[in-house]
Formats: sequence, structure tokens, C-alpha cells
Amino acid sequence: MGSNKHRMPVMADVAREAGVSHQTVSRVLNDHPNVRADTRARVEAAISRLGYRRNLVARALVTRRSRTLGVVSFDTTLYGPASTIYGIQQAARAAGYFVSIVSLKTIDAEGVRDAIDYLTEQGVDGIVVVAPQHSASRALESLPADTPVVAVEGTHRADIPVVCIDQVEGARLVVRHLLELGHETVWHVSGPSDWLEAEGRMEGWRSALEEAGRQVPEPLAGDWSPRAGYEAGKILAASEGVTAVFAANDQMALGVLRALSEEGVPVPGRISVVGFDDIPESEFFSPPLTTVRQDFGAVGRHCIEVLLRRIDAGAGSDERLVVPPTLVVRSSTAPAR
Amino acid sequence: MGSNKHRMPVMADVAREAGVSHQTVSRVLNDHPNVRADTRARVEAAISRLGYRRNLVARALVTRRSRTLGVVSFDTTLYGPASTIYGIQQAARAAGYFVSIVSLKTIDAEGVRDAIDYLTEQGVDGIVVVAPQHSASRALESLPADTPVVAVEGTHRADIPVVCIDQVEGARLVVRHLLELGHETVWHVSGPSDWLEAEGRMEGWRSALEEAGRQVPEPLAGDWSPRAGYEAGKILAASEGVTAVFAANDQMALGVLRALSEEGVPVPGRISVVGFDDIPESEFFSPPLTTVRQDFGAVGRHCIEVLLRRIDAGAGSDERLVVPPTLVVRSSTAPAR
DNA sequence: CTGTTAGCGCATTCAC
DNA sequence: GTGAATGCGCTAACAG
Repeated sequence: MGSNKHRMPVMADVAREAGVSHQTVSRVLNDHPNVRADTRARVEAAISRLGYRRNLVARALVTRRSRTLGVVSFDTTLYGPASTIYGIQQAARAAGYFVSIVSLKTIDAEGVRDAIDYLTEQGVDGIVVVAPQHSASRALESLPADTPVVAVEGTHRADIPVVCIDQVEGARLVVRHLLELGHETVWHVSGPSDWLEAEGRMEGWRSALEEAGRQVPEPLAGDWSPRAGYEAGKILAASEGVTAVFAANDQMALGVLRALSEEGVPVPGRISVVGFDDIPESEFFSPPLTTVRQDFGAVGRHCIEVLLRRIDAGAGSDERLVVPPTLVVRSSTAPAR
Repeated sequence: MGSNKHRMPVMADVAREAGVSHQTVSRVLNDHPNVRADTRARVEAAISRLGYRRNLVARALVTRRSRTLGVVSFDTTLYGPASTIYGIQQAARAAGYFVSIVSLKTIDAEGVRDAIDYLTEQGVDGIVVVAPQHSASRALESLPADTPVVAVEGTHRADIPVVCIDQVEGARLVVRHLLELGHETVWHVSGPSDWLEAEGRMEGWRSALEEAGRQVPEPLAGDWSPRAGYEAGKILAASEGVTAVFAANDQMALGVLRALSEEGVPVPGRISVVGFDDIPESEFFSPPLTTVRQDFGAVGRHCIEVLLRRIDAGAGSDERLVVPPTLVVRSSTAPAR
């Protein structure tokens, strides 16, 4: 091959062009104070003349800091994970960090482990794990303590900081709202049992009901999908005495709504329906859905905050940051008949 | 500070432990053929004993390959971008590449430029730009040719390969379906004018109508949001002679459905409605939505394919890969009265 | 204020 | 088959 392949200019080239040492170029690039104004100007001129771009890989090798954060997530197509990751990215970028993402297809502990290993080898300064399943969470129990890690939505391991939205409280808000409307009890279409969120929402639902001394109906098991909600809705429509349903997310609530509509059950006329997530669509469901809003932006910001603190200050104290959810009341709930 | 900070083991440590040169360790790590089986075993034992992890940053510095791909995107919360990125990640991972993501808040050319610069400095081997707006697309016109780039959804620049879904054809499928059902013409709720997809869908709609010799109604301008569809729906409900509406995405179609429902207009009884995207929810809208499905997984795979080819083989020929969409007929469309 | 000297951890020549 | 040099591009000590 011919050797006329244009090599990208390096610091030494800039130094030569500007008539200084490569060290001075480095100083200019890193905003070091001890550089005379005219020297700085000469260097900057040389940089733009040559179209020089610094090599962050070389810098990372010597500083042992890549200014890159890793994110491990599961199914980034879902609204929750997607929103969380978006929040993380914005916060990271604001703090001058890159984000390297590994999104898992399956949620076994091994996958999470591999992803973390992978990211660690790549030299990320810290890792956010968005894998809210028990199986994934378990993978965090025995980690090499080399790289700071923060988890979104709980974990069993005590010494990993956690940022999460208070799922239990969210569910309690829902149940209290429904009971205040005069409903005798509330049925529940749950999320997949391995998910921490599903567990939290179920727990909040159950505890709020028990506290009020109400009967706790058998929950219907779902998997977050609209279809699961649809199937649950068919069952509920055929059941006696159902007046209020709490679906563990908005997609399933949509399915419930659809099934009730097909069966000719008026909502909220005969049955009130509540969801969880407040996806952008839910305001325009038929009827507009009462649901629980989560502040994913806050979750992302907190993750980065905690992570950067760990990176800068070492281990630090264990933390558990809980973001409160809010109830959004729309037209799918009404007083019991 | 005390110096008992446990340094991560490096290759030299493994070499010492195994009684070989660091060179041999490197050979074992990279599956070089010229290593005796027992030597390999000794090295591997030393690696696991020490818990050694290779340093990809150092490797990248010397090989000039980071095995990382950059992705620039806009609002990864939207279904389309999120799905595309997911597809890209899966394909990249399958090919042994990391993915580093920069998601933009605003869509100006400057932001895209900055993101690409940023990624280039970080040493990514290639970049996928998912920024389907004219303004972003324009930023690709004058790029330094250092790093291979592929765009998702068109660009003006000739020498950048493009992978896209055939928006025009998707819209034509919709219109033909509606005309076959006997509708005289089709109204359109469009996406934001700066978006290439919005433009393509509008063009397909218009051309299919013109080819059939039908009148082309004035399109209603939307912004992808359900609310925009809702407002358009209100207008359409109050208009004379509307029997078929094509919303440029499913979210707006949902808004249209909602508005028509409020106004007591039966769908598809009096008006047929079609969307675009086939989001997971659309099957459970009331009524289930006829829409256009896009294969985002294929888009992601093609992107990686093209990019890796460019990385390995240099510039290569310009390409424009078009993925065909498919029409999914459900219950929101019916023969015209 | 600026230049010189090291070395980050690894892969790539070459020897042997 | 294995080991010894050399350098990727940069920042971090030190000099001066």
C-alpha cells in the first residue's frame, strides 16, 4: 500500500507547528494557568491550522480516568428504562461524561455480570445498573469493588447505593384514591413476579387495603404487556362485584380498558381503572387514564450525582435515594355506585 | 495517603506469576496460535488467581481500534429512536462492539457537530447518526472524513451511506388500502415539518392520492404528540365529508381516536383512521389501530453492517439501504359508507 | 512561564 | 514456541 495515508496530527505536530514543546500544547488544551497569552494564541492557531483533535484514549491511559460512565439496562424499548436512561445521559453529559450502554436481551445474573466486566475492562469510571429484576439484582451481590456502581431500583447488597422511585407509596396513593371514592376494595393486575417494581406495587396495594381493613382479592398476574391487561380485563368483566382495578402499568391498563370496552362495561361508570407510569399516551386513552407519574429525570440526576461522588471521594457512605411519585387523576376513576 | 491502595494487576503481574514474559500473556489473551498448551494453562491459572482484567484503553491506544461505536440521537424517549438504538446496540454487541451514546436535547446542526467531534476524540471506530431532521442532516454535509459515519434516515450529503425505512412507500400503502375500501380521499395529520419522516409520509400520501386522481385535502400540521392528534381530530370531526384519516404516527392517531370518540363519531363506522409505527399499544387502542410496521431491528443490523464494512475496507461505495415497511390492518379501517 | 524526562498497559516488530 | 525491545499519544512530575 502507498504510505500517503494522512495520519491524524498529534500533539507533537502541533508543538512543532507552534514552535513550543508538546507539553505546552497539553497545558493549553487543559486550561492550565501558567501559559503566556501569546503562546496560547500561537498554539491555538496551530491547532486549528492542523485540525488537531486530542486523543482521549491516550489521556485516559495516563490519567486512569476515561470520563465515561457505563449503563447496563434491560430492554431499553420499554418506557421506564428508556426514560431513565435518557435522564442518566442528560445528567452525565451535563457533568462532562460520556455514556456507554449495554442493553441486555435476557435478564439473568450472568448477563449483568458479563456486562459489568465488559464495561470495567473498557475503563469506565462508574456504572449505573438499570436492571430491576431480582435475578439481575442478585448479580450485584458479589462484585469486585474496583468500579463504583449505583443501582436503579433496589438490590439486595447493602453496600451499593440505590436510587429508586417509591413504588410502594405510588401504589398506596392509588388505593387510597380509590377507597376515598367509595370503592369497597381494589383488584390488581400485577407485573411479572421477578420485577422489583411489580413487587413494590403489589406490596403497596396489599398493605393499603389491609390497613383500611378491606378484603384483598387475588391478584391477576400480568407481564407489563397490553395483551396481559386485556386478558385480565376479560376476566374482571366477567367477575362479580368488581368496581375498581389497579393495573401495575399503563400498558396493561390500556388492555384492561380495551377488554372492558369490548364487554360493554362502562369506565368509570361501572369500573374505575388506574395505571402506573404516566406514559405520554395515557392522557388520551378512552377514557383518559388516572395513573402514577414517576420523575425519571430526577432518578437520572441522582444516579450521576451519587456516582460522581463515589468516583471522586472513594467508597463513601451507602445511600438509598427514594424519589416520590405523584398521582395524576384523570377520567378513568369515579365514585363507586 | 498510605500506599496500600490495591493496584489492579496488569499483564506484567500475570507474567511474573506464571513465570513467563508479558508477551506470552498477551498471546494467550488474544488467542495466538503459537503457545504451548501447558504454557497457556499456566497463564490462565495465573490470570484467574490474580483476578486480572485486561485494559482495553491501553489496547486501543496501540491498536488504534477501540471496538466502540458512537451513536448520536435525538430524544431517545420516542418509540422510533429508542427502537432504532436498541437494534443498533444488539447488532453492535453481536459484532463485539461497544456503543457510546450521545442524545441531543435540541436538534440544531451545531449539536450534531459537537456530538460527532466528541465521539471522534473519544476514539470511536465509527458513528451512527440517528437524527432525522433536516437541520441535523445538514450537519453531516461537511464532516471531517476521519471516522466512518452512517446515517439513519436520509441526508443531503452524497458520500455518507444511509439506512432508512421507506416512509414514502409506507404512506402509499396506507392510502391505497383506504382507497380500496372505497374512500373518496384521505385526510392527513402530518408530523413536524423539519422531520424527514414527516416529509416522506406526506409525500407518499400526496402522490398516492394524485396518482389515483383524487383530490388532496389540506394537511393538518402536527408534532407527533397525542395532543396534536387530538386537536386535529376535533377539527376533522367538525368537517364535512371526512371519511378517512391518516395520522403520521400512532400517538397522533390515538389523539384523533380520542377526539372522534368525544365527538361521538364512530370509528371506523363513519371515519377510518390509520397510524404509523405500530407501537405496542396500538393493537389495543379503541378500536385496534390499522398502522404501518417498521422493522427497526433490520435498520440497526444494516447500520452496523455498513459501518463495519467501512471501518474494515475504507471508504467503500456509497450506499442507500431501504427497508420496506408493512401495513398492519386492524379494526380502525372499514369500507366507506 | 516553559522544556525535559518518565511512564500509563498493551501489541508489534524482531530476535532466539 | 518464547522473550526482549520499542512506541502508541498523552499527562505528571521535575527542572530551569
